Amino acid sequence: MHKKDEYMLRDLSEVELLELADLFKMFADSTRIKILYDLFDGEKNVTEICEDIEMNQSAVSHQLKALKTAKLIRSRREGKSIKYSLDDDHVKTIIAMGKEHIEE
Amino acid sequence: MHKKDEYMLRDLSEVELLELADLFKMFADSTRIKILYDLFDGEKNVTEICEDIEMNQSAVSHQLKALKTAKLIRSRREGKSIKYSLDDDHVKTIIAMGKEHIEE
DNA sequence: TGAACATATGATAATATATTCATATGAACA
DNA sequence: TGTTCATATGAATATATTATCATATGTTCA
Repeated sequence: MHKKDEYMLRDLSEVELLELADLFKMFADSTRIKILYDLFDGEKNVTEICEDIEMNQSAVSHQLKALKTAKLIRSRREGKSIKYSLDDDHVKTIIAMGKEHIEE
Repeated sequence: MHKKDEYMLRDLSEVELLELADLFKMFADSTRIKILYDLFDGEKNVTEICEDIEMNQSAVSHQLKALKTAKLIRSRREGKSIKYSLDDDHVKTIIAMGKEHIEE
């Protein structure tokens, strides 16, 4: 059960476990889920996202940063605004799985 | 974008969004992920889980309760001990998806 | 260049969450 | 029945997280 004094559960190391938990934290907040789900439609800028999910700009920007750090979304500048989009196909799958679970 | 004054993002209601976030909260803590991952092997009692993940009994019991409330695990008594097991196939899929994401 | 717009960020306060400790509950068996 | 083993639970503390406010940064265009 151990490898070089580091906790390990089968093929999942302690580090990977923490990374997994951090990843799922991104889905563990309704504001962030709203943002991710909103981006299912495709690329949107911050203002659009704020309007869609009815949250203020600062809160949204903070969460966008968290999602970007987690590599779930990416951004690019277009003129004055910044366009955000999903950066990983797993996002849709993970949310879909969660949706199936709660619908049972 | 609205339905009877209730926030709605396409086919996902505000209530469902909160349920989704609550579900993913279960995966957003390394102790709980360890427990879930430990149960990939099959049914285990509390003492075994504590040993496997190297956490004290009280902490594990508290988290088992949370996971059970979320319907991710189930339990049955067998003599003096209580056996826990996964209660949903989505658990494995969700963790697998997360694992793929962090491995990229 | 400077005004207007879009987004990001730091600090703070409010809230939520996890672990620990002490103790309770419940089953088994001598 | 009462002692032991296994698990659950309540309270308290410590820590993490989120939204808000104020302000900073960066872009466009007159």
